[in-house]
Amino acid sequence: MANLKQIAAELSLSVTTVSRALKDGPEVLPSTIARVKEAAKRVGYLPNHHGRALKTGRTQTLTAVLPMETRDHLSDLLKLPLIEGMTLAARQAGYSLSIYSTTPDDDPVESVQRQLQARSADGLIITRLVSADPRVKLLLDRGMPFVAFGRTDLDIAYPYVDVDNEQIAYEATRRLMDIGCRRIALQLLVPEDQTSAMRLSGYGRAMAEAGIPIDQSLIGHGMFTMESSAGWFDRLLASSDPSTGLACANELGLLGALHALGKRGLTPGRDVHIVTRDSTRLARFLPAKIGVHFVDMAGVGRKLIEVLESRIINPLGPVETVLVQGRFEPAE
Amino acid sequence: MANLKQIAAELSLSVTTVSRALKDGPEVLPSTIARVKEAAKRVGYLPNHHGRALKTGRTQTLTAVLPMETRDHLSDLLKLPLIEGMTLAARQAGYSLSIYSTTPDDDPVESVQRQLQARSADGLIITRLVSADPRVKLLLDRGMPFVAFGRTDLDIAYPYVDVDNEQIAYEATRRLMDIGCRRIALQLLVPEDQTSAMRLSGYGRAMAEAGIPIDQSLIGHGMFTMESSAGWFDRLLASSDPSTGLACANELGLLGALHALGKRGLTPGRDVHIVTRDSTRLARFLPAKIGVHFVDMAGVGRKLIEVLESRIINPLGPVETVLVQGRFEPAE
DNA sequence: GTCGAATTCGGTAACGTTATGGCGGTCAGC
DNA sequence: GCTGACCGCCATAACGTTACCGAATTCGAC
Repeated sequence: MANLKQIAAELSLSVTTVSRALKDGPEVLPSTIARVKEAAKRVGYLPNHHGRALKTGRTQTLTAVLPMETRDHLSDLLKLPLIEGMTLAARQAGYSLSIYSTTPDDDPVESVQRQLQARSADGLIITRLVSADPRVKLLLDRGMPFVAFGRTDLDIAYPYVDVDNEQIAYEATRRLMDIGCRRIALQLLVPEDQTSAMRLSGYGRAMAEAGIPIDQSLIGHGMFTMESSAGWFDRLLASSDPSTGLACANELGLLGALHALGKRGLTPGRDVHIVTRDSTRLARFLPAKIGVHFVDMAGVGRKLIEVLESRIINPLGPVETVLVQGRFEPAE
Repeated sequence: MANLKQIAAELSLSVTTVSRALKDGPEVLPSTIARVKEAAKRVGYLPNHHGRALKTGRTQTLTAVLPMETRDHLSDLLKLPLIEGMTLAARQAGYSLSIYSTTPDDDPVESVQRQLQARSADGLIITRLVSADPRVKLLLDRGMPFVAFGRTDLDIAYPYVDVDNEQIAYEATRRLMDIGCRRIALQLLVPEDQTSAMRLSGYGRAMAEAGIPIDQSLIGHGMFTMESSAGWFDRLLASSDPSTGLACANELGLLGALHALGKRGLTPGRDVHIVTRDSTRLARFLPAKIGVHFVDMAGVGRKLIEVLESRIINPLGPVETVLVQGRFEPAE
């Protein structure tokens, strides 16, 4: 309801002066600024978002392109603290966060293109990067400020925030070795995902340091559902030389593994040692001894907004990249 | 980049005609419409959101005001499928969904007031209603289209979508009775929450039907963290006359109860029968026999958008209210 | 006393869109 | 052949904001 024109009329000022006064323009008398601000507060003035956006070209909104699992909501557990972190940080920075959900049917590149054409956001957050992700080049070419959650293997500098999956997998493997495990199983997610490559690399590094040859049968791919994790680990336990240590990909993989253990009457922390990634504290809530790499996803969300904001403010500035570490919390 | 003016210049038409042609205006020659649409497609035209919003007053965005738990992300598990359902349904209806996160420090009424003044959304989704929620009256008075997730005890008609917690608690209690339980424990969340009142009512109805007097010591309040749930249930199990059946409030309460059981070496489904609400399928992933009331939160999210949309289209139409049922899935 | 600079404000135009009134031209009806 | 209706299109204005240029006043400096 309330707009600049009303305030201007009430104070017998021009719309221009009111506009300037509200942003502490140096060309306005301090006493006038005070009068304008008082009147604005009294009538409950809030700037019209669209008028400003139309004029300045800036919208004060950020859009996060998030793939949604329509089948299995549990697999995206870590997305909730991520959303929380992003929304709160965005609000604090004066932006509103819009969530653009994509289904598995949606083409990721087309989704980004739509956002580009609609130009309704000042910046974009893209997630789940794949190898040689075409979206990175597209956004760089168009000059659209963005930040990626995750990395890709392109020879271009671009801003990203990622979890140091290599180091986490390395530490998890080392941890299991320290307890005495030698046959250590590793869960990986989608093969083409960069995350899995990183985890495999960290696992390999630890194994090489200990001089243990890698047994491909101990490495499980596609562990992104409870069922696949349970089935895979059950087969592993049934083999002639089962594993004594397991590094889980996430909470879901952990639940599957526990399921397989329970079926055979085995106890985690005694028969098999388990280390997992956890962002929701789910592992801590389970009645089982499990080592946890806690990854602060809300912090990742805040970092994403922070990097994106500095990108918007200074598009030609240095490209920021952030690598978030996990914090290990032993089983007991 | 591309706007109406460019298309108009290219085709030697007026901006008005181009605008009308793109929405199949009856005053435009069909052949002209075809020419305009072809040109629009060729240059990749997408209407400028803010220009349109400024002119029409409609923004094509919906805002969901969501409280975020900054301490304990797991307690909000069910919010993820809710967000998924809302974002996808909003996108399909031609709206974009903006998420306005509030912290426990934020005043809920002030948050809504801000949204009202900013008038950057065509409709609002409010959640976690309290008794005599002042936001309902505020939004009705201001004529802002909205829909509530949850109910309040006001004598005003307003659009809402809610889970039938009364019926779910009733069925859960009945179910436990059918198995043979008589001392049935009930978990409740925040006392002032309408959800808890409903659950208590359903529980009481089932107990009354069976002629079992209600033992207040079996009713646990404030079960919104794993720790409180575990502590409460542990004390219950330690009492001289422990409960043999438990109706959990949600996934988190379930995890706490399982924790307490595990500590005492008791087995769910044998020593104590458990029924819980579940929207994430977490209970199904646990290696324990647990009866589940599945509540389709993604469906709730879609319904919310649906109701809100019809509210926006026809603000004076009948007030829609939706009560979503749970689907019971027995332990085995 | 004059001039230039600084200070403080106002008017105008523009961002991209749509609503509105109007303007030629065609065509049927009498 | 004239009137009126209608068709297809255009020009203008407006939504609320800000950028830009200009205007009026004051003040110090020479």
